[in-house]
Amino acid sequence: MSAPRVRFAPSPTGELHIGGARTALFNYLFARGTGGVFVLRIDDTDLERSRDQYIDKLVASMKWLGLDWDEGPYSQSQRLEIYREEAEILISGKLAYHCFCTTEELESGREAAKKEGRTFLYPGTCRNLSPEKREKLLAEGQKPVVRLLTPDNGQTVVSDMVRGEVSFENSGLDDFIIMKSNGLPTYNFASIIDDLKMEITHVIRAEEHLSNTPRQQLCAMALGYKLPIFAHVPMILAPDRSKLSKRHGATSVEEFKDGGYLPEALINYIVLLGWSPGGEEEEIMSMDELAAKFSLDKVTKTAAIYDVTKLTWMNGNYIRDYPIDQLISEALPFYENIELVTRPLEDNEQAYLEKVVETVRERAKTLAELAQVSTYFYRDDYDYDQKGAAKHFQKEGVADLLRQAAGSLLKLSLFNAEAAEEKFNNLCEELDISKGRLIAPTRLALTGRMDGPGLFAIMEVLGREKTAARLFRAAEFIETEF
RNA sequence: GGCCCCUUCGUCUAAUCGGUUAGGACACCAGCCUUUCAAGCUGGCAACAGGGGUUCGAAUCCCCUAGGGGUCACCA
Repeated sequence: MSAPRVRFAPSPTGELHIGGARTALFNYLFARGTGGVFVLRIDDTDLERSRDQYIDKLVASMKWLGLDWDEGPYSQSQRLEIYREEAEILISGKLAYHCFCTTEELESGREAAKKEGRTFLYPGTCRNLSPEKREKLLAEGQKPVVRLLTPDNGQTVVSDMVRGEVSFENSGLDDFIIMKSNGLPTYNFASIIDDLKMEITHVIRAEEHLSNTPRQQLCAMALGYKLPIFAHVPMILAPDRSKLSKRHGATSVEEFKDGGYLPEALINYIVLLGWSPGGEEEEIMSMDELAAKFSLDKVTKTAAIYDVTKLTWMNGNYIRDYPIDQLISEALPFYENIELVTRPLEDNEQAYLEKVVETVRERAKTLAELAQVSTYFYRDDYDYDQKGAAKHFQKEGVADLLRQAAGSLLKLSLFNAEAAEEKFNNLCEELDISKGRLIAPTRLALTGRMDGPGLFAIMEVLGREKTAARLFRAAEFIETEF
């Protein structure tokens, strides 16, 4: 058997959202896992709605996610001749025909049907137009559409890897349009023609296309092609079970990127929507592991509701384990955003950022949060947490205690976390107070907060001078403003 | 409305061809660890949409009902 060929064929009418990304991912994994070829195709036959800017964004999002394709991107708008040729073959074989019915005529037919409570199906008005009549209308300059001649009875059975055999009554299918009057193919026609011409072996796409598949299959059969294997994967729904849209918050890949999510985390999260490695298998998986494990027979039939909570947990996981250099380069824009750093970074700034990131990474779930919790490493203008101050700055002799701590830290010849901690331990022993008594107000003085990384790790990053200065400043604050 | 698909904890899901105390993950709660917060570890809460069949035995097979989704355009 020759290598599988799959494709991802979005239309450039909006940003890549997680549903599309998941479909692309499944195709990608299937190709990588089977030694197949992954084709990217832009289904842009709708000139009205297609925008080049979306193609750029789509390509950028795919690359960011790590979904590299082997062929393409092909654009349907550059393949128009192919669809016209195929349509001609159908027409000359009497398997398709020109239809001159106007939009108005069809519309009134639809309304009449609606009144009677039935569905409108194109009645085949132009099926048996005489050649003379047809030539006459053409000579008058009328622009016809091309309709596929479909069987009136029997059924069309779609064989689907996810759903099994799905059968459709042909009586419910009318002679649908394959070429519009402007000479452009309709989606159903262009899509299947391309799948056929590009020798796509497996059409893996969202379930919303299942109902259209019999139409596409009919086109393929009329032209005598061998059908690809279909696999309609479940859709991804918003938390309220409706189709994903803007009002559901972030749904596009770009928005997740801007929100501080890592591509590996997004990939890992969406792959679990509609597929699972099964049983009690580990859920954190790299792209390579996914490619090795992925298979279409483990794809679920049920639509999944997307919920950002688990994605966020997973992102935190990746932030913790990411290679530091990569984490920094991904995080840098977020540090810039809240004006903690300015690019390009000097070597010492880079080194400092690395230390900062190492000490805070364990408690951030997004890159935005990572930058946020790094603030006090870059700025002195923070306020003291009110509750914390009330609790720890109010105790008797705190100001002196902080000064004393600062003084002894300044005496250290080697200033690092270990040495600072030892110093604090000694000081507490000398003064006969509990460690917490000293540590709590010190933390507040150094960061303004009551949570955060280990205190001595913070000191080491801040350095001796800054640590001492902040302790003195807090002592001053307690005596004067508090 | 016609047609098509789907229905297991709040969410994502597992349960080889019918036999499980219906498993895991996130979230939540509790405990442990700890200088705080996280992380980590341990434990807990929590589901087979409903109703009929078939069967010794059904989450699993069949039918009906309900609910959700998709699709029926000269959109993709």
